[in-house]
Amino acid sequence: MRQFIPLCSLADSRVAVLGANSVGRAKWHSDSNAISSTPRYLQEPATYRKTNLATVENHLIELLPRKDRLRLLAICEPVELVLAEVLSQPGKPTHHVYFPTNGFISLVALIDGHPGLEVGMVGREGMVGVELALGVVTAPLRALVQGPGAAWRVSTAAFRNELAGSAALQRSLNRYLYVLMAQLAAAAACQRFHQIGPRLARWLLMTQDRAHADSFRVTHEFIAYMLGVRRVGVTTAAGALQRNGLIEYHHGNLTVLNRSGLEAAACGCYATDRQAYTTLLD
Amino acid sequence: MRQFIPLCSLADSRVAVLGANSVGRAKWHSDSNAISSTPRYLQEPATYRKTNLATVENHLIELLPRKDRLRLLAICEPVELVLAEVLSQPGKPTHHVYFPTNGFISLVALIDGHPGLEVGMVGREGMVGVELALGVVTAPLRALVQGPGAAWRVSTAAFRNELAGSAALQRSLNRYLYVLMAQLAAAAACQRFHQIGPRLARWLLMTQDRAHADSFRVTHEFIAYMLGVRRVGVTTAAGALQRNGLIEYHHGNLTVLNRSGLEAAACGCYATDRQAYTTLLD
DNA sequence: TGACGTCTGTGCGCTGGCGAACATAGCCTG
DNA sequence: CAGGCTATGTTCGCCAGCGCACAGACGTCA
Repeated sequence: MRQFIPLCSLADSRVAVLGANSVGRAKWHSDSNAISSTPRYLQEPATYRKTNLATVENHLIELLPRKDRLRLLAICEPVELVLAEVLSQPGKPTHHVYFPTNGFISLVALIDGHPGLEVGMVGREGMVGVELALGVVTAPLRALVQGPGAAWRVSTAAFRNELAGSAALQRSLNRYLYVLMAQLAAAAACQRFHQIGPRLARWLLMTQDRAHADSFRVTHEFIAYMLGVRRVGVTTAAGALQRNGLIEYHHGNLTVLNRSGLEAAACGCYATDRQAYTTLLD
Repeated sequence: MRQFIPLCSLADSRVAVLGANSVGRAKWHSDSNAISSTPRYLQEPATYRKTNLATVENHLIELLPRKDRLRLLAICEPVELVLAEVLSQPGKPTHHVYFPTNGFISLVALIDGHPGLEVGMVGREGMVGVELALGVVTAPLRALVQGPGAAWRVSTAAFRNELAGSAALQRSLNRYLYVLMAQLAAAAACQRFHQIGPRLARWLLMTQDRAHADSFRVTHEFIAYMLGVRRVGVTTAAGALQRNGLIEYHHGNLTVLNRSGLEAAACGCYATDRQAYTTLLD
């Protein structure tokens, strides 16, 4: 439960601010060798083609014209994304926006007293806090660090200021907003029509994409929270995937063994989602 | 099934263009006295306070400063919204945007071969085709006329042109986009955690709000399609509401008898949604 | 090494919603 | 007014996922 408890209690929302040279490596769980064993740059050409700007490593920033990019980076500070950290809460003001570089984040919808449901994922291809691009400073969703790593952080004031002066940034965020909206709508439908097995496979693929590794730390309990199902349901489905040799896991450490097999097991939403990102975010 | 079939076949996407004086009254099903028996303006002060601009009757337009509003209206043409008409299809280019005045529209997410799931509703408070505000000309969802009536229509080219020149319009649409995103996220969670009964009650309230009437034409079959459940499930849930004296229906004609009772029966998502509209769209 | 906490596996009985099928009743049209 | 279509009501078997509970396996730390 170490991972799980902080997700529900909105406790420690601390962010470790690092020197620029320490960006890109999480300390949390660094005792485990799970993270970033095999970077998948080559396997995912569409997504990682542009990583020549190695110091930036966030697609939204990379795609900006040089001038705008440098101006934005000038107001960015590198921060560590700590596992289970909560970057935003629905209804609360947005204090910072985040452009993940290595870590990734789950967007969770909360209603009533219900446990929550993941409706989107943000990795290197996106950002947390896009609502500022719509002129709204209230976060609509809970943003939860699911993969530890690093991000560029900008204060709300500085970001709004920069946004006002950069048409390229506006265009970029607008595209991203569109993709995010499509993802939200798809989440609802996927949720409704697809069973746990395919949804689990999809989730694992999405996570793998954003973790840039075949292995990552995650428990059945946590996945259940994200998918909005019982832990037991995940155990059953994951067991089936493991028996088929698609994945392997031990005590919160999960490895994807057969990616294409997993893609076959996943619901079509994975491909759709992927498609949306590649076509719209160049 | 008269209502239902055209929803699935993407057939007749015709739009009747009317003279300005015929705006505001649907011909379809005008044989029935179901529509607009008791306008609810007084019961919903928050939503209809601003209806002094009776010729406009779309909140997004009404809230624009006079100059921008007139410029936008100059490129609008009045059209009739015909029941079951499909205004947009996912993946297809957006040819027009619509600002409903009397009618209203369901936004439906489609995946795989599945029947579809309503993820949002657009009435007088919103518009169809907001994706243009994000610089994207591809519709993300199916937009389906659910309540016949009228709307202002603008061609994509003219609208983009106007948008580029009107900061007020941009601001307005951005706000609306935010609300829509919140609605999409909520749809996913509601879908997951709430049972048919409360969801049905919520849906009826949302429909009633946008129909501006206590009675409207709708079948169990259609509701089932919107909620993503079986028709039988709706029949059961609706039967319960009817036995409790909250609603009444005969052959596709449904009447809300006890609105506050229905609000009590609905899931909290209704209130949340409503809240979002009133706080963000002034 | 032992004890404790975490993670995973397995077993109940239960139920909300599914799929299919059929029955009735109102409306519309010829 | 008869026939056909549409809308609603009801039933039956079925199953995915639920809630609960408990047991074993692994890791960590004193």
